[in-house]
Amino acid sequence: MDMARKRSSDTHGSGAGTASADTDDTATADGRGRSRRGPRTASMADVARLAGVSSQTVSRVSNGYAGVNEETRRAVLAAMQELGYRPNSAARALKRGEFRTIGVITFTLATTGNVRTLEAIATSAAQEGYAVTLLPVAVPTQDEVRGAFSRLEELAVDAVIVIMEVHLLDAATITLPPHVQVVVVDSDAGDRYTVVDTDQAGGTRAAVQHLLDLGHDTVWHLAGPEGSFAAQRRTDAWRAVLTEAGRVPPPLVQGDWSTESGYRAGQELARRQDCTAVFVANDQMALGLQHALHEHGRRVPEDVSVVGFDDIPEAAHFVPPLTTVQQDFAKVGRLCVRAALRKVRGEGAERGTTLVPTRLVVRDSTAAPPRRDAR
Amino acid sequence: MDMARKRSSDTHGSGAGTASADTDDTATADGRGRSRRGPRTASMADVARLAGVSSQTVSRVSNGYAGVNEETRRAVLAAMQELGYRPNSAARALKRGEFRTIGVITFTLATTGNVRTLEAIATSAAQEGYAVTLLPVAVPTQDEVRGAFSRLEELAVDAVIVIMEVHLLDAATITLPPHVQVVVVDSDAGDRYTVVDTDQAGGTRAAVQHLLDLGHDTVWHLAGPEGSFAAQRRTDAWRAVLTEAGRVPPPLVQGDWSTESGYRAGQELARRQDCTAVFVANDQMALGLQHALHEHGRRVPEDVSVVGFDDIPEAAHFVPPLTTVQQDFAKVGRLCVRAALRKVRGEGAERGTTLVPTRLVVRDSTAAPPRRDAR
DNA sequence: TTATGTTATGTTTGCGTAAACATCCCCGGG
DNA sequence: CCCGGGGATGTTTACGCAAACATAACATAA
Repeated sequence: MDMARKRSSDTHGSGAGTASADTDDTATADGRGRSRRGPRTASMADVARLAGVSSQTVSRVSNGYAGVNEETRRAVLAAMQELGYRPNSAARALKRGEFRTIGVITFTLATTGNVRTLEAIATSAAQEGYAVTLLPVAVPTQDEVRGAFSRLEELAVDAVIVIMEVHLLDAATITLPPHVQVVVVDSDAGDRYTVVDTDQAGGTRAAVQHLLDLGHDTVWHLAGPEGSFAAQRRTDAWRAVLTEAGRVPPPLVQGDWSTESGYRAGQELARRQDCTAVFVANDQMALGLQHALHEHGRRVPEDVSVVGFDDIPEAAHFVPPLTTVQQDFAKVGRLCVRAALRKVRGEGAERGTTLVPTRLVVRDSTAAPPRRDAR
Repeated sequence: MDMARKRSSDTHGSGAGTASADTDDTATADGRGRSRRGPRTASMADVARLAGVSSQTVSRVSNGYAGVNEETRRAVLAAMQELGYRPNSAARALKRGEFRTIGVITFTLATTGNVRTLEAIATSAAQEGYAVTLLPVAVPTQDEVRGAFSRLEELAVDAVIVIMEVHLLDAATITLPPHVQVVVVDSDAGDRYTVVDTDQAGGTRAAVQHLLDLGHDTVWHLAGPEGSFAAQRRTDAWRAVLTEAGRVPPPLVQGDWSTESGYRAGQELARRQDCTAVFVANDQMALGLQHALHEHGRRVPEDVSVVGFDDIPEAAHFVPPLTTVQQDFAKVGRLCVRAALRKVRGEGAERGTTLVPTRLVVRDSTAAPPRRDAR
């Protein structure tokens, strides 16, 4: 059977089984089209037959339409129950032209932000009666992204939410079926797509200002990877705040979101006595940074203050507990779904960017700078 | 308005319909069966017309069947290209009776294990040409799980992978379409389903033995939540190792996987001077534990040794870097997918449990116990 | 009474695809 | 020169559902 399907070229086998099947209508039970094994699942026609009504009435009951006599309705329901009837989603989708599914393209599930957003998306979507299909992109290259979109096109989705750096999303080269709507998290493509994002700038400002207020001369920055919009925006805001305050931004230190990269960066920063405050672009890197500082005998916050970004649940238990910028991933996810569905429903397909506010959570990793002789 | 959209049955005039479709978006919105707005996507019939062949030939090309003249094939391909043809997955699924999709039911994405496993599943599935649909279950109650399964039944999936405690999966009350296959991660339902799991016992033994070898009299255990099979198994193995070694297992301390619960547990354990070694059921709790110990002036590993479970990327940068049991989530995911697809293909639907080996990673959170006068 | 709704139900049709079956054409052997 | 056998392609059909379009039974207003 299976072989027949796969190699297919010539014989397609199956012939025999099929031929006999539909020759007469009672024997139709078979299910040649249906799943490859086991008895076919009941169809509307089966239910209709058992309930003594037309399949259209079954459809009406199945979809909760009004205008069905209560008695009939109960009979149909009973028949459904008895046969274990489940509407066939493929047929439904084919008929209605919509899949009630949202595709999510994401590069990695290694960062908390992506995962939390994904979870929120899945939950929100479920509430709206939509399923979520995951499309992992192995490597964030243009080709890979294009590949994912391409697969997506054959996939049964009504809308797509992209959680990843979207430099890679070169609109020109991607042809989506016109009915597929796109929502993007973290991008500046607000002119072409609907973008939902955390208020990166606001969070960064709060973080950096907090450090300045504590008396630090300036604030170092451990940034996220180069390609990331979120990272970019945090970096820009960091620089802007310092400049506005008349401070000189120290050289940028770059990481890649990973704890390990934070550790490596920390090994360098630990050597710089003039570094008393670091704004780190995410909590995971902050953990690595704290580790390195600790190893080099630089105490946090006495010698160096550290602020993170994300407020992952672990942050409260870092040593010391991390001051960080809290992101409302749940809300980001919810808004994504809402925007996506609005588009699907043809309501307000407005473009532009929606920002979700952040909140600075002050814990124990920040303090006034150590007193020094030289200014 | 909706009606306007839906009528069309007559006008649909294949050729005309398509051509006119994009002339304007409201009136012709056409897309009778198709999505609610925008020009309909090209169908096989459209391609066939353009290429001057029958739609069956297009189908053959589309599915890579042999027996199509090379020249014809190229013409069809060109037509597809020109029209931006994409096979309609709903129609395909309806016809073939399979969706090429795997559903994943999961309770939370808050634990690293689930996320990493999910990611591996998605990646493996993608390689096999399968998509992954996510089914979050808000609350892990029997009802919720049943609800998820119920939704799943109407959902387009060929197989299901369950990543969660499966006490809740009472087979008796769940009726799945006969063709949907189930694979479970972390359960003891090996007799009813295929189960893929990490070798919890092996990892635990390595961890506990490591602590005993260092000279600790006994080892405390901070366990995962009560309902979890994984937690249960780690606890059982921990107790078994101690008993076999002739040690007395200290009272069990229970957490819920969260860092916070580890912290709370740590506050209690820190007070017990006789506690010199703790085997923690996951890394996140270990972080909280370390935090609490640190707060109470109990040094790790000088005063207390700690071993975690999972080896999350952050563990290498805890203070101190955590000795932990490494799980191969990627492999778990791969095996799940393989098992699920084997079932789908009707190959070996064998039940039973597959265990994925673990590895103890020794870092700096474990050492010999402090010397004491007594005993 | 008859026109006119209203409500409940049935019949037809087509979504896009692919299996099954039917041609058609060309080629070589008898 | 005709026949048989493939290879290449076309035609029909059904997958399960639901929109559109009947129809039928009854109630109510004119």
